[in-house]
Amino acid sequence: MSNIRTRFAPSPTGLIHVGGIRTALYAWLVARGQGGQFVLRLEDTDQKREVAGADQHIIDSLRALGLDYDEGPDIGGSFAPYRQSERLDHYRAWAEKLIAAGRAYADPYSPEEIEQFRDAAKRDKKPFLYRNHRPEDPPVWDGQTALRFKSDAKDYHWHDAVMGDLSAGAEAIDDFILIKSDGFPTYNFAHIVDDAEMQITHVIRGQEFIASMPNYLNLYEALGIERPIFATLPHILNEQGNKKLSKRDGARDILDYFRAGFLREALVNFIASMGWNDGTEQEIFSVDELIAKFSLDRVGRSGARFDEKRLLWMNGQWIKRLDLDDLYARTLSKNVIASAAKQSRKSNDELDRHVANAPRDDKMSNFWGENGRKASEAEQKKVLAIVQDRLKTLADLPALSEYFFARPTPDWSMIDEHKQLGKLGRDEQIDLLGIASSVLAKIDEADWNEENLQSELNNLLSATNSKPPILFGLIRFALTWAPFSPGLSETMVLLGREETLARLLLSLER
RNA sequence: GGUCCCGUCGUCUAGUGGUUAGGACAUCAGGUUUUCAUCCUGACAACAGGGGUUCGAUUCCCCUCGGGAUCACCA
Repeated sequence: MSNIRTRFAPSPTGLIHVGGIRTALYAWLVARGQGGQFVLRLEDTDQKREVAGADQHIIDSLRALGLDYDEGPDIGGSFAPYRQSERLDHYRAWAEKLIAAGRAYADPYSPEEIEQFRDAAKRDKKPFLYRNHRPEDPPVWDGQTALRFKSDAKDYHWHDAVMGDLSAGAEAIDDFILIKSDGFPTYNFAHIVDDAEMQITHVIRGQEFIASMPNYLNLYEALGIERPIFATLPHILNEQGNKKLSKRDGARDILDYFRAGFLREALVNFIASMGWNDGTEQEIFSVDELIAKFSLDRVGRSGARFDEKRLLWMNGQWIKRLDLDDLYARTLSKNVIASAAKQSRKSNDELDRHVANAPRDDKMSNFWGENGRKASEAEQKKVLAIVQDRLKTLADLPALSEYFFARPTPDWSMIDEHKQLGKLGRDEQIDLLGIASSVLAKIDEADWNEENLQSELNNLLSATNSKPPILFGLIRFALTWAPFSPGLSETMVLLGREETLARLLLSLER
């Protein structure tokens, strides 16, 4: 097979969300899976909609997810530039060819006139087609007005790697604008020129473009460009499932998920599996497995909803799978750009500068809590090792670890509101804790290990004639005052004899 | 409205002209005589509807219904 080249071509008009990310991910997987190249191209042809910083945001998001590209606006490449606003001469040259061939003409109408045509068509309940008003003898195009494509309306049948065989009638074809009066090309024109010049083999994009396909096919022919392989992805719907995820309805910034303690592996796994699976019952895929197994023909044709609960589960799965040192490294920085830069295959000066200049906010710089972050690496790792299985996101870390680093403030409402402990009278609670306290105090420092503690706790159970949920629940609260925590004896060992006993005594002073 | 796409548990999905329609998330119930969380086991739960074709349709065809996209000098 010839060299595979895919691209991600967003417009820098705001936040990039999961829908866009999935498109990028699939394109990246196709390229990586077949030893091809993945290209980032910025489609910044609409000056009015451009948002400052959006291009950097796109770059940061791709880096954070590890979707490295071989060519792009910040790293260059054989087909540079990769910003459409810097390629106006290319579009101009192709436009001249079309004019010379009689396939493009200057639009002689004012916007008001076109609006009138449109209204008239609406009144007659007929679809509006600009080509019905095509001027007999258009003026010579001077670059000051819009340039329109002179279409050749006809039926089309084509194949889509995801959607299968598609077709549309001639009424889907019209004389669309190639170059706007401001001199910038439209997407419709620019992307075809760029894909051809950049030798893109697979055009992977969202469903919103499917209706324009006949126009594109028509233009490929007029331009004499061979069409690439098309792959049209269904949309990712919002949680209600009633419309496509869009920037307007609060779709989250993908980088927010990193800030919220989600792992790159989980995000990639989850996003890939919305619309794709390998036909087996496997749910958890590493990035390498995805690269090896992904194929466009197993992408589904119906839209998927974004189910955050499933993502949360998947993130917990990935946290469990990480080895301790790796997980530890990730708890240290919320600066996802920095950590992404470390793992990306190419170095990137612009990115490195960006990271170096990023503001440092100590409170936000890692996932540890106020006290945990002051602890030594050795202490942090010990704690991390025993809470690892309980983390759903890295952001859960403080709730699960702070009580190891500083004595928690007793919060008796946790016990009072507990469905079983709450039923106990206050005296009974204190009695039990008192007995536990005195029994445990008899254990020597030398015998303060998990095994001993476990058997002592078991003895305590029969001595007090109480049930595990009652006795151990009470002790657990007295030691941690946290909604959940690791096993009791583990916790007691890590806390140490002295601190454990001190906290128990403290709890007796209710 | 025109054009186009889609339609399996609540959600993500597998699947076939003959299956007990499978898995996962979520939910619920048990269990791991150490709690909570994890984990394990189990339960609940789907082929949108109607016509065909066929010995037999969830699967193939048509219609209806439902959902979505698009009809810009936005991408």
